[in-house]
Amino acid sequence: MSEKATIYDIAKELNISAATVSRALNNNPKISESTIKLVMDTAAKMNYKQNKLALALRSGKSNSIGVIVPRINTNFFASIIRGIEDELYPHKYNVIICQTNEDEKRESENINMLLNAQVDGILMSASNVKAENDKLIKRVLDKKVPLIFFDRKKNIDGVSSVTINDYGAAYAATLHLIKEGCSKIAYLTGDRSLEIYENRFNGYKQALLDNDLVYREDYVIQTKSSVEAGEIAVKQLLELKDKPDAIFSSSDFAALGAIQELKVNGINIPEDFCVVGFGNEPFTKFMELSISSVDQCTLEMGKMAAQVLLEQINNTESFKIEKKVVLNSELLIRKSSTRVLT
Amino acid sequence: MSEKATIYDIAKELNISAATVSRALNNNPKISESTIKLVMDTAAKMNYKQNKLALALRSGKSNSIGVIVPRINTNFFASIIRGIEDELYPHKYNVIICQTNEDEKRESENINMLLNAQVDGILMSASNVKAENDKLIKRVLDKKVPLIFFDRKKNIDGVSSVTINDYGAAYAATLHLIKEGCSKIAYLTGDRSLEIYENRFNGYKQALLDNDLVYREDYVIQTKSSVEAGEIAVKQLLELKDKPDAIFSSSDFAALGAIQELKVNGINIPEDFCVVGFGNEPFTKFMELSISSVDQCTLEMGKMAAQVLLEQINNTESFKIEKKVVLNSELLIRKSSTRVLT
DNA sequence: ACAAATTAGGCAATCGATAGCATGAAAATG
DNA sequence: CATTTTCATGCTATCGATTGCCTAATTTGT
Repeated sequence: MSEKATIYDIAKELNISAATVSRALNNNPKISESTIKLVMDTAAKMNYKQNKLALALRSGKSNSIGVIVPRINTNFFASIIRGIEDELYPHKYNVIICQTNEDEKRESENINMLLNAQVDGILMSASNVKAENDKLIKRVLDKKVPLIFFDRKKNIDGVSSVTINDYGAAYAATLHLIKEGCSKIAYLTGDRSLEIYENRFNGYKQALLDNDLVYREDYVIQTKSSVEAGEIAVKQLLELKDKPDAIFSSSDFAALGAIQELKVNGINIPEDFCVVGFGNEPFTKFMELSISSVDQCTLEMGKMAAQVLLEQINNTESFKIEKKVVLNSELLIRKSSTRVLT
Repeated sequence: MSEKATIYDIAKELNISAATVSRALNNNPKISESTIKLVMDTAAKMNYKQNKLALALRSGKSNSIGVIVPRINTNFFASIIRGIEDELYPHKYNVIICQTNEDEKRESENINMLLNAQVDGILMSASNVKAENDKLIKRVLDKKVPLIFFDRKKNIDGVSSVTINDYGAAYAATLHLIKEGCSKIAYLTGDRSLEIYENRFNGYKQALLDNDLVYREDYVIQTKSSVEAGEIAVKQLLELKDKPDAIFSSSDFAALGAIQELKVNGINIPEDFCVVGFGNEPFTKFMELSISSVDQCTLEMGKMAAQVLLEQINNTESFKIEKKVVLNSELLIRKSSTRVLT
């Protein structure tokens, strides 16, 4: 009784053909009202559920979308995925999640897995910029499987992407620090071979130059996105002869580590030293000394990426669309960079 | 060239039958070495990728697992999903994520969607305990689709689950507060119709009783899991004639709100008041006044849930296995509840 | 050298749903 | 009343991979 019922079971039950059952279930006008009702009722009674796999095989559309991210257990990616899911759910798409752990090999495995699963599209945040997987990505495009990058994009011809305006956000954050009276602003950066970090760096640098401040290479430190990395960076900065009076960090975690290390050294924040992070991680708001940060509008990014993907999937024109969406991120000014006016 | 190649394309290319191609690709011993090599090479050359959909339809195994959670953009669920993915990845299973937003209706839609997608199993954290979806869940079991609950389980006969020992953890947390010298311990609880919260409540109460402390109903406040809810709860508690000297909160967020409100009222933590949370959210560690909390071993829970599911999927015996796995959670003692010994 | 046994591979059905074409019967038309 | 339409279904192929059963060719045994 309880095993899965198929249209053949219904057909047998009613002594009609499976084709008729199929048409009836799809409200095909060629089928009489009475038969449709009969089939519908019987289907309900037998607890029939359409087998999407069969449908997918026949139609060539699996109705599922693959999402590739470095990891899902960070607020950043989890929120983006949330946005993606929210956007795709009404369109009846399933979301298949894959993690790469920043591993190029795993990334390619994931891509292949998704292709094998016949996904209708792929959303991905690249693990790194080495060109190793570019050939594979080209193959994806060859197979006409729509692919959209978000956040960590690669510049590949014909591939759409959704990012935030990293340059502008970094410029705004730096400018904010300058306006608060900081003139020796250090910058903690991620791997600049990734476009997003390069853009942020450029925004930071340009803001300095536009305000007649010196750009100093020894104020720029590459760190991982971790609390420890932030601590180490500060130690290094405090060893300089000419110590900075502010830090703009491209990672909230590094910003937090920096703040902790600054406190250890008896430096008062924000009076003597200002800090701005990037990412608007939940904890930046919760800290007693709340941390200024750039919001990356993750939900929005996820939704937008999904929208662009859907557009591409539904695009029947012969020409391909290439969209580079850049979202406006917002600088959230909190205690760590707000000097009390005297 | 670039469109997907099938075994028929390979067969045509080599003037052999598709069956032979299939067997060759699967290293079937009935096929000669030379043919196998020929087929393999041609497949590689033509960039052949097995169509998992066709395979799934034929075999009745989709090789994908559905995961249903209230939402994914919280550390708790994101980490569990991470654990699930880590465990399933080596077994070549895809993970399909669904969110319910705590909505019963959406939950049932998700279950149906997953059944239609022919998932090989479902992992879920129930949205609430109302019995509305129980009938649906029974249907899932009828269809022989393995289902495992994690964290927010429902007690349904024959259904396995993975949880932490909420009772023991709450008992330990309360005991810890008692040992720190607190005697008037308030408790912030979630909806007690959910088993996990009921268990925690019982652990809390029993720890009081075992240590000759009075259990007072006005010390137990039901809150949502949010910072604001914690603030409100503290306001309420401070209005009592006999004010508490500690709070055990079943939510880290509420614990944070509580701490903030206590500070507003000039109460020193941990000297005059101790606080312990639940969940080990990242921010509890990062705060300057770090918050003691119960770790819910989320990664472990996800992995274990996946393992139990795999066992069930691979169980060919006629009898069904019912496993109730209870993981040991750990109380992490931090500043918010550590009194300096004098 | 002939029967038996092995080898290597082909044929066709199957998984479940759909859709083009065909068909029998009823209804409409002249 | 004969004929053309229309209507409601049925038949069958298809999507791609797998597999039970069958067969032609080669090898082994005696």
